[in-house]
Amino acid sequence: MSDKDPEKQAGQSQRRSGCPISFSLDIFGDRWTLLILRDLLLHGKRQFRELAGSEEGIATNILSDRLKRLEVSGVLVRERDPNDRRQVIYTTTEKGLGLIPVLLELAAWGAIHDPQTDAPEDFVATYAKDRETVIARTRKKHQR
Amino acid sequence: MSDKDPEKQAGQSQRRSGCPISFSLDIFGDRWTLLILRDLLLHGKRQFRELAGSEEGIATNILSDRLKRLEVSGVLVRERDPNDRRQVIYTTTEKGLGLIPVLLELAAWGAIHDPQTDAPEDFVATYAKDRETVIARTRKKHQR
DNA sequence: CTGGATCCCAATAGATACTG
DNA sequence: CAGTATCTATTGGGATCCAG
Repeated sequence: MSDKDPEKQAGQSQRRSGCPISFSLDIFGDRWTLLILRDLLLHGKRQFRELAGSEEGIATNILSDRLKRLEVSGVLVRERDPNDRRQVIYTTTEKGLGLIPVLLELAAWGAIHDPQTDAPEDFVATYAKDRETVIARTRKKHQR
Repeated sequence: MSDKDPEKQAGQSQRRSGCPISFSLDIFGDRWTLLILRDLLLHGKRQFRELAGSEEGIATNILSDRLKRLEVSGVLVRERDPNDRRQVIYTTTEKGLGLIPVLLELAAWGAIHDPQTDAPEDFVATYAKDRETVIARTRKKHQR
């Protein structure tokens, strides 16, 4: 967090290897980033306040930090609402939309192995079937 | 790490919400766990030494900690090699095998968006096509 | 108001050295 | 070989402050 090192401020947290999985994890391999992307991509949230209000209770400094990193990584863009200049709006890019399959696989695995999920098969069947629908819906919602 | 608290030794790091994505991330939402699973599931590694030798250079205490957590979560089992009692062998369970699609989506996204990956489309095409092959191969290798 | 930035301090992750 | 111990660095929570 509170970072004095200009190297890091610039964004590049330097990668650990040439592996594409490692590349992905260097961007969203932590406990919060994918939850933020879930809210943006699957729950249609777009504002800081909405994201901060999620069930898991992310701290505002962490949310702020992750949004910045995602912007630097090109997964989302930050801009003002043209209708209400006070509002900041976060919009996922194509690069961000590409993460929907990752989120759905994560959700599918969780639903199957989480004893708290009621009907895991239904969940998986629904989201597997509607994958393209989810992507289309999010793309529409996140138009600029 | 070095943990005196019996609550935590028991394993349950307590979940943050009822969301299946959050459930998944509570298990492997960190910078290392999915790299270990990559090595087990996609690279056929089975021993501590092999896992410790990966390109990313994981510290042995972290590796040890993550393997313990994954065992508690039921993603893998730890046992001695019957042929060589000195060897410890890590074997993925069905629950663990279920993570292969997650890893492949992660790899696909990384390959497409990583400027260092040469032929991202080929990568995706190959792994998308061979998904079942990968699962079958890993299941065979991780038989007990 | 919303969207953060900052500070403090606790908790966790991690690198390195060392051991049964 | 397969870890543990120790010590340091980083992250995270919570409150508070502040600019537009």
